[in-house]
Amino acid sequence: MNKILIIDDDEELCELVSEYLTVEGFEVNTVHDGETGLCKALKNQHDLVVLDVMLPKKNGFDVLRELRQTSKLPVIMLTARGDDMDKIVGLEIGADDYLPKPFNPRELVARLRAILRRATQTEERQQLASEKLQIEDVEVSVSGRSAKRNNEEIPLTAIEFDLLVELLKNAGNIVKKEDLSVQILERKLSPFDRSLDMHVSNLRKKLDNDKIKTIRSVGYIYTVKS
Amino acid sequence: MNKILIIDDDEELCELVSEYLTVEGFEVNTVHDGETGLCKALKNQHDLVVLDVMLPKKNGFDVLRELRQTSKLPVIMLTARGDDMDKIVGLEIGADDYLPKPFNPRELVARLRAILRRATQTEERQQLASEKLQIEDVEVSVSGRSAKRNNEEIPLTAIEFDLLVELLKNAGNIVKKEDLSVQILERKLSPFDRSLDMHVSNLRKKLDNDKIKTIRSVGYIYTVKS
DNA sequence: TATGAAATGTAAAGAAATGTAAAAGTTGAA
DNA sequence: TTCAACTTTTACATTTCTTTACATTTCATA
Repeated sequence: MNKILIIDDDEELCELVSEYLTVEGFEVNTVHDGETGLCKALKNQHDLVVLDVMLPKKNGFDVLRELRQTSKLPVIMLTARGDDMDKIVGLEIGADDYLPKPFNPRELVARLRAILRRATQTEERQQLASEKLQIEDVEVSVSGRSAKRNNEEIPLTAIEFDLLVELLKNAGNIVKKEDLSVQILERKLSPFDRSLDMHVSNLRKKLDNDKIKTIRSVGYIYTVKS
Repeated sequence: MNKILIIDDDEELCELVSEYLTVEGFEVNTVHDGETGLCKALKNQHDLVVLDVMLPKKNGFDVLRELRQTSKLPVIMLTARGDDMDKIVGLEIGADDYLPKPFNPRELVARLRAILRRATQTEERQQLASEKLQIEDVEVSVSGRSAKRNNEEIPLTAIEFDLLVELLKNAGNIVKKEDLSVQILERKLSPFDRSLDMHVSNLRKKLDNDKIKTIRSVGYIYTVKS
């Protein structure tokens, strides 16, 4: 079942479309401003985003631009007719399709299916979280949400687990604090938010190997023997 | 070309999947009971095994357990939906992924590719010579973010480490201060910014060999015996 | 060769980021 | 509700980075 994220401040329209898409066999989430929309999209739990251009807090273009910095998630943009639509779909912005408002929900479904089909065909689904991660003596089952070191279970909290997975996925590479904050805590990193630091601290204590190193003012890295 | 071994007693399904995978560019063998499956797998002539749980002669769990005693060959398990799948992938059993039946062959391909990609990546990681820099008695692991001299760990700060890597990568060649500033401190070098000088100074002290020479008004060079 | 401006070396002070114990706030289950 | 587990915030110690200040070196030029 495909999961669609709708970002549009018109709640009535969201409701309507949401209902239609649900009947058509999609799973739908809606949010009503750009900022939370971006956060949700970055969580990578949806297959496609329907994104309105006019939005409170952060407009559709900004959302798309920031999303595209790290993600290839398919996006359909909703625009008022007459906007210079050429540029919207243009490569420089990176939307996969657009739909002028007002639109027929049937057309939305058609375009949606087309894009999803294309996406699976081109196998952009390769981001599929593969189930098991193993780096040296640490082993993680993603769906089992369990982690072991030297075959011994390490009890982790939900956040610690997500954090470990994110670090292991990028083992040997630096992961930015900003990205971790968005992906794991689901909020933008603000200057005096020390929560992430605490989780790293606690995770380090539990892992009790010396693998997570700090890159000051950038982020963390799960180091691997070379 | 990747070789896949399918162990499943449903011959019709095997045929179907086999055909699909062949089209997708895999080479496929199928067997229909656990015992011969295990034998084939142990011969180490495949890159990945697709293993059904329900099997005649020897069930999937047993096959996997015995296989794991000597082999790390990647395995995807096929299970009836609703089985406690957590445990199936569970670390104690050692499958790399699972797929509930009935499944979409496209998803099988996606997961298969994901696992194979991971497998090659870890292989590559172990072969990547560029991950390790060695100049005479100084040895650096980039992914491990650690540096040794005469096999003894040198504790470096993040910036000192980056600096050393940059110098070693260009050992025997001059590295400009401007470039170092941009690459390591992520800012343009301004006339009275002495930060870089300090880091060089500190790094020299820690390395305690006389390798980093100054090229006045240009930059630095990590010297090597000729 | 002597001179002085410019560049470098580095100790030490100051600023910023991080580590972490402990307090405070949240959440979910019984 | 109450409790326990978890998350976030607070507060302070520590580490790392930058700036300052001054000594030293380099090198073009007189």
